[in-house]
Amino acid sequence: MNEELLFADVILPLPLDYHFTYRVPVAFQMKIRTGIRVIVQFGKRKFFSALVYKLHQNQPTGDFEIKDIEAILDEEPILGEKQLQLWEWIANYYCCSMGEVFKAALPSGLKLESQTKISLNTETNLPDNLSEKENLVILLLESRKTASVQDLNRFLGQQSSFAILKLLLEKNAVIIEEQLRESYKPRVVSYVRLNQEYNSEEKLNTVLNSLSKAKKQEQLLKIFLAETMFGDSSQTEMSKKDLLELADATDTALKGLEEKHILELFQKETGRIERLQNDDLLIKELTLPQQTAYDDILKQFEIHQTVLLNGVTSSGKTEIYIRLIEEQLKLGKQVLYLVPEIGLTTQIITRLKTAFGDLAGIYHSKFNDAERVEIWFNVLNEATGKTGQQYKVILGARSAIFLPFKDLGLIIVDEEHENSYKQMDPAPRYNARDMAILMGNIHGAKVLLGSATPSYETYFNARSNKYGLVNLNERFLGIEMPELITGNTQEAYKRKLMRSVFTPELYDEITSALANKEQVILFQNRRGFAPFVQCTTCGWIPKCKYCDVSLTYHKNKSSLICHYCGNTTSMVTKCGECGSTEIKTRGFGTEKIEEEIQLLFPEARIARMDLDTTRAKRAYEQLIWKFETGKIDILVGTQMVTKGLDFDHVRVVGVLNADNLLNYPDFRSYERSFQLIMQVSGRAGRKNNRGKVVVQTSQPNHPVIQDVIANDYYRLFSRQMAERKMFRYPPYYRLIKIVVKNKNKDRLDLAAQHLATAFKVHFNRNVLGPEYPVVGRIQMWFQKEILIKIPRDGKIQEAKSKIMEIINHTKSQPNNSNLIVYADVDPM
DNA sequence: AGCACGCCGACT
DNA sequence: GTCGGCGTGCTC
Repeated sequence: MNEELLFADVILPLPLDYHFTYRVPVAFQMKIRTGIRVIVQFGKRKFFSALVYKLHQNQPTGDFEIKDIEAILDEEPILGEKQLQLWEWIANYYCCSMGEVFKAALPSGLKLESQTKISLNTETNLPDNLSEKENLVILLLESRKTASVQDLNRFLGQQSSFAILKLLLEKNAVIIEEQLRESYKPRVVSYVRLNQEYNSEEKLNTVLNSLSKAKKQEQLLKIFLAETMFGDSSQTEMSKKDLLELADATDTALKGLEEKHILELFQKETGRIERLQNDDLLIKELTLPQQTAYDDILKQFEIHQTVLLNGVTSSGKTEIYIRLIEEQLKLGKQVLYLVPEIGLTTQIITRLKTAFGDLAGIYHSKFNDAERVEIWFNVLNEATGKTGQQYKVILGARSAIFLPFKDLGLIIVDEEHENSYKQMDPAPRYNARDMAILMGNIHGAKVLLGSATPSYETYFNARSNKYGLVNLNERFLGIEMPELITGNTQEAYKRKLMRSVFTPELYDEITSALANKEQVILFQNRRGFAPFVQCTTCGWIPKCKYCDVSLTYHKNKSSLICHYCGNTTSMVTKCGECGSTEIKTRGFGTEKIEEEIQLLFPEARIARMDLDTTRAKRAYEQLIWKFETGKIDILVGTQMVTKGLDFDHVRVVGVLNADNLLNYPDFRSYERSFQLIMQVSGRAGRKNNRGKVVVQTSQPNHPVIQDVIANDYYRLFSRQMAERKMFRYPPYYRLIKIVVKNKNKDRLDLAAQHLATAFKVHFNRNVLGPEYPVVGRIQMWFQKEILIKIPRDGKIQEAKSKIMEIINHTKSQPNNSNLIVYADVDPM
């Protein structure tokens, strides 16, 4: 091999479809590997950390200068072959660049872009052979600890300081560090273990006898032994802190034992993520229905890679997952446990930690970066076989699919129907549930999808035997399914029976629940006080300046807020058209309901759970805790109250307005309405008292409402399937949504029309639109959508290339440079 | 995505 | 006369 000639194709964190090739300087040729990060110059002045994608010796041809790789950031690859395989697949399937996947996949601490932090190397003395400029840099760093490349550029008054930086690096005077690794110091904890020499009972007895004079030491050792090998746990070590606490001993006693070489102290790295003790790991016994389902799942896994566990709410799916995870851990495999963003509640985390202790890690986009990088390396090192405490089970939201797993045995996707598995914006617009199934293929792992109300795509696949199907229809501890009734709002209005926003049916249920000291959950899919306000004289409605939506009235802030861009103005007192002061609120949101209940039930303790009340850091947990411990009688909330909370004392659930769910203009609106109402209903029901759900609607005879009342998932499913087949929607067809945005309405209209016309040449009647979405303008950007239905005939790749070709062609047209066009594959 | 380059209007 | 607006093209 000619050592002089080595090139690296790298992935840059940019939405560019092409590869960029850099020369690998001889000095780096031994170190460079696929999957490590390097620093490269891109364009005239920008530096990026890029990922080495492919190494080869083919000199690129073309009229451009091939730049050198500037620096190498990692000694070991930060991900494996399987991750790159996933990235390629995502870029291809979801029509985006590898760079965009790169951006989404790595925690921000691992992608520095030009944010590289430079600081003085404090571990060595300053070399004395520094040039003037180098000394200047040192001076700067001494005065401010860290600087970025841009800081250096500014300070030295030159375009690129990289050459100087390189020299300083070679002289060991500075460290460029991902800010993070530098600031990240592993937490160490002192542990105690028995000296190897005393590994037999006989020897231990001798030792214990010899300690008869040192009472404290004897006591300490006895406790240690009871907690480890002689206790029922198989541990051989325990933390110093725990031991001293348990034995009520001091450092001196332990030191004595250490000096006699009976016990040994050692340091152990530990995660900084909060965790429970390993002492009482708890795997609960499965109930009979759970056990049957568990056995069934194992049986199905023999023939299917993917299995759907269709289990009603409160059937204890989590316990089944835990057993399956345990099984995988015994085989030495890794497990990924995906939950929807909002489902990552303390309840699940605690349960997993009680079952698996330190083996379980949590990965979540809202964790701070140090924690995310810590988990990343933890999973990675486990894969490369380094020592240290390792997570075998990762509980995470959708981005956890990107972690550098090497040997996954099982992927669980809980609440698989949740749309937060789909990333909407920015690219890659991937669905983590679907990617989990793909990962199952890559890793040879089993995939378990769990839901009480599966998405129709999944259920269709299960019915058609593509996935295994396991049903679990019994609720935990024999709790009955709640009884569902409707409250007819239209009739109640007519007969003047409405009590504020409550039908007599719901009002009576709340009254009786409160009388019996039972809890109530009220669900309304709108936050704020009123979705809009209106002038009673001329009908004027205040709208957002930047978006095409009415402004929502928030009473306790006394303001009008746009729920799309957040723009806030104070509440109007005078009509903007006619000057009248007769402004009325219209419709109702959670805030208004909260106020109305307080008036109707002044004794009740009421709380509201929506985006506005859970913004503070631990507000969500606190609300849940207050509700669980009975400090709240009535909880009013949006979607949030429908997710994964297992409350024990809820007797009544009220859906305040099912109409606005049903009337949403989307082919999935019935499926969603059913799911949503079923999810909230699942919150109702306690051990000895059957729960009750009141669904308020103006159309109680609506077929979907009837299916909800009958709790007939399948009836609605099969009717919807017939419709979807007829109108060529998923799961029979694939959808690709083309979104076009521009600040200029006329240009947008023109471009969207052009696009649609071009698409129609290839896909003719399978092209819908262009049309304005529900909100046609957000933050001054007008947008239109085109929907393309693609038959499932295996020619999807061809169709996508055609679509991307048309998009790229349209973008390259004159005057279209600031047009945004993207494809959303499998939109939700 | 950024960012430099280049070509036309209202300003110290 | 120039500053700065956006529209266009390029990045190994």
